[in-house]
Amino acid sequence: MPKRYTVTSALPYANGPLHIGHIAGAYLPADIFVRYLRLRGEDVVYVCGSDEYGAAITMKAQKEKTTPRAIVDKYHTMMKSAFERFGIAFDIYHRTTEPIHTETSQGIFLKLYEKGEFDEQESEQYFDEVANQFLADRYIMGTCPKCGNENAYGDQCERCGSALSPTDLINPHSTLSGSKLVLRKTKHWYLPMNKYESWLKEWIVKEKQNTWKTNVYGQCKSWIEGGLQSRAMTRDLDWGVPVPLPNAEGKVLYVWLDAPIGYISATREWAKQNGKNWEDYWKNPDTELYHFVGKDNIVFHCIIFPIILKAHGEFILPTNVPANEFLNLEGDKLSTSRNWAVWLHEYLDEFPDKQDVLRYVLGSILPETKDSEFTWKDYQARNNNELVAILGNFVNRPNNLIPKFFAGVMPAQYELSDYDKNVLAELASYPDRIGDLIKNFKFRDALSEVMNVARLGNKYLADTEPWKIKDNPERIATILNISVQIIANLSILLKPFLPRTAEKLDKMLGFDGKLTWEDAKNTNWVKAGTLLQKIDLLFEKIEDDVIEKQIQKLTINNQQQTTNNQQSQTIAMANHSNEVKPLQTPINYDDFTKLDIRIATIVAAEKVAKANKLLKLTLETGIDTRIVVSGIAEHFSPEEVVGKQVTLLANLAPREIRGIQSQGMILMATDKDGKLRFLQPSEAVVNGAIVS
RNA sequence: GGCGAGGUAGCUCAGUUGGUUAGAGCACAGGAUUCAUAACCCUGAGGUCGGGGGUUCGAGCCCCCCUUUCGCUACCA
Repeated sequence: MPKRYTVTSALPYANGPLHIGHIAGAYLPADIFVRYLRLRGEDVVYVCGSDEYGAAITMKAQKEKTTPRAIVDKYHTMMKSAFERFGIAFDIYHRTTEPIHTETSQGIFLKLYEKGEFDEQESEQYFDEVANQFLADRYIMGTCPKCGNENAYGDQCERCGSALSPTDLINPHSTLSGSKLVLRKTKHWYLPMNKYESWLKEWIVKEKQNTWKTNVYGQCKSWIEGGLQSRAMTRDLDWGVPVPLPNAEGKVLYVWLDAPIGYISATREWAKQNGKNWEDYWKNPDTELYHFVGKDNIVFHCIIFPIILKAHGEFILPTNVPANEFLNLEGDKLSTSRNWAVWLHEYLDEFPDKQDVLRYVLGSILPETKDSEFTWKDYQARNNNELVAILGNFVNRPNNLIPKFFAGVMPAQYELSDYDKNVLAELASYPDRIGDLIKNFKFRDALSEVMNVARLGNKYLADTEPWKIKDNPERIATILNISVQIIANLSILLKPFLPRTAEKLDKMLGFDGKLTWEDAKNTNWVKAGTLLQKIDLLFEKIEDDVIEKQIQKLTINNQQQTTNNQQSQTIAMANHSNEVKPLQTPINYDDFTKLDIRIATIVAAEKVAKANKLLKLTLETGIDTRIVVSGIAEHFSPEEVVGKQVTLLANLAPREIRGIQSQGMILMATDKDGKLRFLQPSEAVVNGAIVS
C-alpha cells in the first residue's frame, strides 16, 4: 500500500480556452480518481496549472498585437475559472510563469548539467537577420512539403497535421520580419536519450506490460525499440525559463522540459501554502505518481520526463500514465482553429447548474481504449434516459413517498424479508466493485455500476410496491427505509463522478459530508427519526430545441471560422508574397534560359512501392521516354494521370528516389486548399514543346 | 511503406490465461404498473464478432494474408 499519491493532469497550454476534448482526456478521469482516493482517506495531492511559456504564445501575442504576459494572464484566468466552475478539484492550479517554477526547473536543469547528462552541440538553425535572432520552429513559416499548404509552421502543418522540422519547409521565411532565413550556428544542450534505452526496456517494456494500458504500452514499446534520438532541451527564445548558465543569453528551457517540471513546482507551492513537505510527494518511494494525459502526450510523460527524473536521480517515477485517446465531436475531430468544439466556459454559461450532466455524459464516453464520440443527441439521450429516468426518478420516488407516508421523517427498519436481505447484500457489494474499477482506470464501467445502484433501487420499489400495501405500516416503513439507505449509499458512490448531485443528496439526507467510501458498505446507517428534506428534481429533461440550437451553433461557428481562416490565409498569402518577393534574388534572362521546361505526356503511371505519396511516371518528352518520380500520389491515382500533358523541368539533374532514377520534375500549381493541379497547355501541343 | 491501437447487436461499448445457446446500456416492440419528470418494472426481437485462410476436439480471443479507422513515422527536387 502506498502511503501517498501524487496525481497530475496535463498542464493545459495557455493559448486558448478549454474544450470537452481536454476534459475527457486528462481532467475528468483524474478528478474522479482523486475524489475517490480522498474518500478513501488517502493522502493525495492533485496538481495542475497553466503551461505559459513557448513560442506559440509569443506568436499569438504578436498576432493579436499584445504581450505574451497578457495572453497567458487571459487564458490562465479563463481556464482556472472554468475548472473551478466545472468542479475539477485540484489542490492547486499553478502556472509556469511563477518564480518558484523558474527556480525549480533551473535547479533540475543545473543538476543534470552538473552531472554531465547533457551533450552540448552546435547546430545550424534558421536565423532572421532582420530581427537579429534565432527563430523557434513556430516562428518559421513555409510551404508544407506534405500537403502544399503555404502557411505551415516550422514544427507542424496545421492543415494536414504533419509534424515538421523547420528544414523540411520549402521556402522558409520569418513570421517576425517576413524575410528569408539563413542557417546559422547555435549551441544547445541535448539530452542523449539513447543512453537510457536499456533502462527503459527494463522499466517499461519488461515491468509495465501488465499494468499500463495497451495503447500506452504499445506506443512506448514502439518508440523504445525504434531507437531514441538525442533531443535538444533548450531553445533560442525570449519567452521561457532562462538557461541558468553563463553565456546562455537568449536561451530558454524547452517547453517540453519545463512543462512537466511544472507539476513539481506546483506541488512545492501547494506544500508551502499548506505546511507540507513537497519532497514527500516526489522523492519518497512510498508515494505513487500518476500522470493523466491525452495520447498526444504519451511520449513526454512516459519517455522523456521519466528520463529526466531518472537522470536527476532523486525523484520517483510514474507508477502509471493512464493516457486517453481522443474525443471526437459530431463525427469530426475537435479543432480549435476550425472552431469545431464545445468550449467548456460556454457550456457552463449556457447550461447553468448542469455541470454534472456534462460530467456524466463525458464520463460515460471517455476515450479509454479508443477514440470516442460526443454528439449533442447522445448528450440529450443520456440526460433524459439515464440521469432523469433512472437516477433522478429513483431518488424522487422516496423523496415523494416519505413525506406522503411518514411526514418526511425517516421510518424505521423492521423485520427484513429474504428479498430485502438480498437487496441490501447487493447494495453492500458495490463500493468494492466500483472502487476496483476506478483503481484500474475503468471510469466508464465504474460510472455505469453507480447507475446500477439506482437501477437496483427502482427495481426494489417496483417489486415491493409499498404504495399498494394496506394494513402493514411496518412493512411500508421497512421498504422506504431501505430505499433511503440505497439513496444514502448512492450519495457516497456518486461523489467522485457527480459531486454536485451527491451534495444534493447529502442535503436531502441531512449529512454533513464527512463520510468515507467505506461507509457505503453499511446499509443501515441513516437513523430512523431523521428529518428528511424534500429536494427538487435532480435533473430535468432537455428538449429538442436546446439540442438543435447547439448543433446549429456548431455549424455556424465552424462556417464563420472557416471563412475567417480563408480570409486570413488569403491575407497571409498576400503578405507573404509582398514580403518575400522583393527579397528573392533577382535573376537575369540567362538564368531563366538555363531551365529547360517542356511539355510532355504521361504514358504510364504506377504507385511506388513502400511509399504512399510517390507515383512513378513514364513520360513521352518528344526527346526521349523517361521516368520521373513525383510526390502526387495522394492527389491523383495512376489511372487518372495517364494521357495527361504536363509541364516538365527536363534538365534537372537526375536523382534517385526510393531506388528509382527520377529524371526531372513535374511542375504543379498548389491551390489554396492544398490540392495540386497540373500545368497544362490550353490545347494539346506536341511533346517536347518548349515553355519559355 | 514501417510501427502502435482499433474494426463485436441500429447507436455507444464489455468480452478475463481459446471451452457449453457471444454480453451490457441506450434506442425499438410487446406486457405490467401508477409512488415517480408518459418515468420505473418484466419480456422480446438483433450479431456468419471487418473479410479470407490456418492451428485446435473446440477461436471474437492464437498464427498468416487482405481490407478499413485513428495516431506516430518515412518517401515529395
